[in-house]
Amino acid sequence: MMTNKEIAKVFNDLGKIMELHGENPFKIRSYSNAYLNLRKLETPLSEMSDAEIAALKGIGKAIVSKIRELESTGKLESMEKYQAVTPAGVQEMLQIKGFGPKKVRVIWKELGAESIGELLYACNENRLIELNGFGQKTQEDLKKKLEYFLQSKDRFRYASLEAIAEALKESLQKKHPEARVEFTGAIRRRKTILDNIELLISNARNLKKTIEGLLNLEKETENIFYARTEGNISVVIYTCEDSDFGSKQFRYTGGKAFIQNFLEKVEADDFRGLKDEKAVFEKAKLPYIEPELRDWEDIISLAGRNKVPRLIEEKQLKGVIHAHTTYSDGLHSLEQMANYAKEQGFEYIGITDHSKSAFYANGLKPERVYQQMEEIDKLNQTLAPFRIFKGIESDILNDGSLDYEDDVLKDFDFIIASVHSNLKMDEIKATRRILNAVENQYTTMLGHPTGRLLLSREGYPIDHKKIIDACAANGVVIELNANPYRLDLDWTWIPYAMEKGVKISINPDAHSREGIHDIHYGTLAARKGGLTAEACINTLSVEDFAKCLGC
DNA sequence: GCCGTTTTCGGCCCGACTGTTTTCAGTCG
Repeated sequence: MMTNKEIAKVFNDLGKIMELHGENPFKIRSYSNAYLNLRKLETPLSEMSDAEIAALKGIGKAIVSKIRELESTGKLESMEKYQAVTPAGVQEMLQIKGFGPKKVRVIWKELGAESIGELLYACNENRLIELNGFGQKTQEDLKKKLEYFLQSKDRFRYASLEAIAEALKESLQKKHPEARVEFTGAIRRRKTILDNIELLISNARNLKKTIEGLLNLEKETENIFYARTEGNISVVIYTCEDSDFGSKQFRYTGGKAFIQNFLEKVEADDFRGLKDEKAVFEKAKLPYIEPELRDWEDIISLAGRNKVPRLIEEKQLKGVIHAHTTYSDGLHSLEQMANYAKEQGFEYIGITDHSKSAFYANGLKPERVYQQMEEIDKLNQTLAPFRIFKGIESDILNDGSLDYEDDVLKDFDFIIASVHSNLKMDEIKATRRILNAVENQYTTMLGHPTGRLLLSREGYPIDHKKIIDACAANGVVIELNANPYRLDLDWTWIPYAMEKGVKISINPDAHSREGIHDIHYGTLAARKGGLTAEACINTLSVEDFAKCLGC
């Protein structure tokens, strides 16, 4: 049985979704009025006669019949009609406080965002401030609300949990200085998408009390606590004896298939009661396998043949490649971006604003390309030995061609070719389009190969093997876009790229100074794919990178 | 869609607040 408030809310929602579709404002007002009047009505509607309800202010025949429809079926035909022609993500947007139908309509129709994730990404790229009636504050506000919205769902990008997880671990350690606390599970394996945070803790007295202070404890068994954070993130805390910590850490880190494969090679009893995880591998006579690599199907056999790759480390990266400035849709100026990269200890930055067809991002017409190049030349004199490389993130047009005439393309130090439009091609067309771009003599790198946004938007389907083969044949580098939404090229394709000798570039795709730090997430994904420093192009020094580009 | 009446269709329209504006639009309760 629906309460008055529940019924009232349906009318409010109906009004909102109709306004979204630009229906008659007076009709919509009737529904809003019905909402306001029904929600404060004390007598249950189900106990009132039609005539009594119709006598209420702002309620007429039509609404009475809708109330009866709701009472008997639980839904409204007219509501469902509108829902059918509104993307689910857009309907979710209507639920966000502070954002009504008018703004959502602009977001949907003018920005083209059809999901919460897509919209959040647009906020991060400063695309909302361009819209009529929107500004910096609205964008910031919306961003916070969207993040909260996504957080209340059950899956998370690694980056959105990392800080929370670290803080939790730190709090546990602080409360229990004598204890040993480490991550286990998918977060330790650095999976790009996580369902929860898992930790193992030993030698902690009164742990339950601590957990109840930090989290909402939901369930406990003999040695496992199940809890949730304030933001409703699931946390699993395992406990064990100190003497058994290594064995348990190994076991709880998983993944499932890895442990199973491991057990086929080694007797289970052999890795019980070990204090240090490294000892588990020693007992199995295998080299240590980094947690990141434990999602590889064949990692144990590789380890047996001593072929575990030596993983790249963040501090080995010497250059920032793929950064935007205020010339297109970045938040900070060319000079600010370069200075910041220099301050952070990098030797160079490759500036790549959007090309001319990216009108939504204020893409650069040839005049502005040359204006920027001049500014770069000047800055390079004062910043040396730090160097700014002149790049562009060229849109890949529908037919696979790049976004300028050859006589402009030839003047860049390097070119990242990326797809930003017409994302709904089938695999054959999308692959053909990208192959064309890869075969272009001016293409240095292929940017975010699939265009995916994790938990928000599927990438366009492509034949990865064909594209990687073409990159190998044409000496084209593949970007691992480090934005935690993208992490594209997906890590699972790194081994194949390395096998073919294709270099990978870990690129922040920074739209602000702080965006450069996304390199951290790109590096984690690269490690998960087994990337070595040698196979990564931005481990090169400024001289070697320049040599590589021939400039 | 509701209302009211010169009974059949034209008018309906809160006020405070915020943020983006430069005189207003959108949202909420």
